[in-house]
Amino acid sequence: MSTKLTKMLLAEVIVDVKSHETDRTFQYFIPEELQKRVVIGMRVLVPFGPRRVEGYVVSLTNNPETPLEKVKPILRVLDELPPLTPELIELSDWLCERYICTRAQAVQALLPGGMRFKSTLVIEASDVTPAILDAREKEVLSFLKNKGPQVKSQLLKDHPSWRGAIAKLLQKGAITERFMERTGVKEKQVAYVVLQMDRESLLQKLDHLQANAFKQKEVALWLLHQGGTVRLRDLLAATKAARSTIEALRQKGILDIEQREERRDPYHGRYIGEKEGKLPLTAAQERAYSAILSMLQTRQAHTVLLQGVTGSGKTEIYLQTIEACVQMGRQAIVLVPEIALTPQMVERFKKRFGEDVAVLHSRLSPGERYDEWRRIRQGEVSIAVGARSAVFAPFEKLGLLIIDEEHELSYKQEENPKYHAREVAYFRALYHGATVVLGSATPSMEVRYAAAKGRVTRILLPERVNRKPLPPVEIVDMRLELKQGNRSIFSRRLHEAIAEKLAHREQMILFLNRRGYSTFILCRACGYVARCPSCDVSLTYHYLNSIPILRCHYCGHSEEVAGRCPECGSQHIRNFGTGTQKVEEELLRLFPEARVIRMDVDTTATKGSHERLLRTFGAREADILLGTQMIAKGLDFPGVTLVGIITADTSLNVPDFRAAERTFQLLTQVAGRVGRHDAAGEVILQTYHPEHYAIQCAVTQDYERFFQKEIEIRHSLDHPPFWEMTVFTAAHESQKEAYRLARETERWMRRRFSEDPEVIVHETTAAPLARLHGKYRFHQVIKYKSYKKVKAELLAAYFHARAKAKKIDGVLSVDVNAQMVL
DNA sequence: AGCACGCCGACT
DNA sequence: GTCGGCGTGCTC
Repeated sequence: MSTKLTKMLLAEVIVDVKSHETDRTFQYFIPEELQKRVVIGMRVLVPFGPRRVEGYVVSLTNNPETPLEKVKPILRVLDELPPLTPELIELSDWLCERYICTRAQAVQALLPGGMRFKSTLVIEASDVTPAILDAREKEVLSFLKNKGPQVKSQLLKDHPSWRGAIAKLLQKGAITERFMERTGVKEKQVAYVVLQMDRESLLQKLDHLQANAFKQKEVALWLLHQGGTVRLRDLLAATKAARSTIEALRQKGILDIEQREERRDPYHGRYIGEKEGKLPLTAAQERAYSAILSMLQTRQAHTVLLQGVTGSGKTEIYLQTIEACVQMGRQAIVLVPEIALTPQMVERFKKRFGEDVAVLHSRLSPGERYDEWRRIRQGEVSIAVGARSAVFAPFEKLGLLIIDEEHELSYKQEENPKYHAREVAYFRALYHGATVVLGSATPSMEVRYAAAKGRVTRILLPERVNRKPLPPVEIVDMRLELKQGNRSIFSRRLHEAIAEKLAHREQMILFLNRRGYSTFILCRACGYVARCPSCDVSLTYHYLNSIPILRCHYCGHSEEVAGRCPECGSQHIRNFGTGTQKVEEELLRLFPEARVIRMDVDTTATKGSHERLLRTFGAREADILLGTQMIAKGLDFPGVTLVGIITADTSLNVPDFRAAERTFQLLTQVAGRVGRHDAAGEVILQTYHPEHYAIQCAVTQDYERFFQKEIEIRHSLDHPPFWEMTVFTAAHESQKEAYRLARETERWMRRRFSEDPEVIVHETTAAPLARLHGKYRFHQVIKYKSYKKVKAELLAAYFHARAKAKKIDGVLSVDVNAQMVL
């Protein structure tokens, strides 16, 4: 029947196989019974070669481009509601084009982690035992009979010699194959106890129970009292009933047990009923609010830079514009750096919007994250607050995308797809006609420059809501301290200030952007420095449960500390440089009465420890909060009157062109932790480079001066934002091979662009992290004015070099619009 | 990416 | 001869 053929619909499916060879759509039949459920954006299970894989339907067609005998049917539909909206499918295409990754990788980035469906082939012995089996076949068969079903690919990996025997046993029917399917996270099912009769008939029935069935009566009456439906778990806890009691009641038809779907709520209904109203706006806030509102109303894509110092009330503007957005029937996404997504922050949104907010961050379990995501997808909420990946929240009527602390580097993903959340936000804003609000006290060079060029509307919030001036920042030249004989970590000025605050029972924050005890250990006799055997970095001295060890901050390698130099045997081996552990030790030595909380990756590794430490400090159960950059953001403690910056130079000495920008931002942020309330505050900044413009501008809190100075340097050095930068990284166990791989991309790009004034092809150089995880690394940097112009060649160079890398067991990666070059 | 197939050297 | 190592090619 020709009508059937012309009517036949095929699904174009992206398969979840992250290889460039399979990075296209494959066509599948849609079986009759699935016709209604296979829609665009649906996740499906499809046969793929000898395997079964997850796939994503990106379009439907009745134009078969594949010989029909090759086309296989879709096996299963994996969701009720298609997880991908048409917009997200377009976005996935854009992600691969923009960041050079596979479509499978792009789609995976859009979906909440952990929902992946896996299907593995397992083999097991059947009940057929053929008469004739050779020795090998007998061995395999008895293995399977003893050990039960086995994953086929794993079994072949462990026993490659069994391949032939397994094939023969399958032929003879002595073993069978089947696919074992493993769903990722699922809807949480909770057992409920439901009363099956009304009050009258229950009481009647209970009268007729055996006289000794006390417990059954008690349970039934309790259930009645609770309204007839209760979680099984709660019932068991409240009545202390045994499962057998419940079962007896069920047998009698008095109650029944039902599985009901339940949402995991990471905040357990906290903050409900604690609704908080709008705060009054200052004149500056009001201006910002109405400017954003009028952009929202145009339903055209706009970008706003909301630039205001800490305490200038950006969050309140976010909250009120979100409210206006939601009232328009549209939805809002708020991105916050992972590190700043503290309970304080979440509380503010939950209290204002209650149940209308979904929160997405890395500390949620996969199940919680999936449920929060589904609340968004099913339209149950209008607001999503989260870290970077929340930019993909599957809203269908987006009005507002807010990126707080816009300058943070964590908005760039380091793995494929190496997207920047700001760029994704622009894409989505264009699609929906939405407004992007970028908030920062210290905007990134890119965004501030875009504002200067008129591509972004800049709105200034010039002063703090409480009109408190920014705290005075005092600079201490540590070179002078040394000259005058003070070799301590603390300058005399900072020492005095700490003592004074302790005496007045005031709190303080001490900042040092380096964890561990000391930076490196050095033999003063021969110059030996302990280095990581697989990374080209020196090992950091740590105390782990008061035992000294050396640790690599990049790969986690650790080793014992030698009492003598392993090179020359000298005992003059000492540690140099200062980390948070050493500062803590010094503090306790100099101020034995001080209560110190240290916060860094080492003390906040366990779940909940972050919050616990902050709560302790907030409750004034400690005097000093000492920490790395994780204490620089978002924290607001009214009792803090001193911020001490132990060394302002750590981030300045990083070999990256953003070092000055990072330093300025970090110092400005840390300084902003003080004096936000009634008590006057002060900031003491210790440095060996008091004359550096990043430090000078941070001291005077002069963003504009910093921007002018830095933009000049960026211009003269051909750095972003004047040029966009893409970095190829080649890694190989052999230094020579790593270099040669990186040279491949250089040669490729040179051949095409050596004459082009709008493209700079840099020479291949050793990466600042020249060795990592046992592999040598080389960078090759391309700079260009327009991505469109180089896109095709970047891709070609990447494929070319990657093919070579694959042959020699090397790794070649590409980072489009790279933010960091390490 | 996986997985199967097929070609070749090294053994019983 | 057969085993098992790896290169090659395909997946709707």
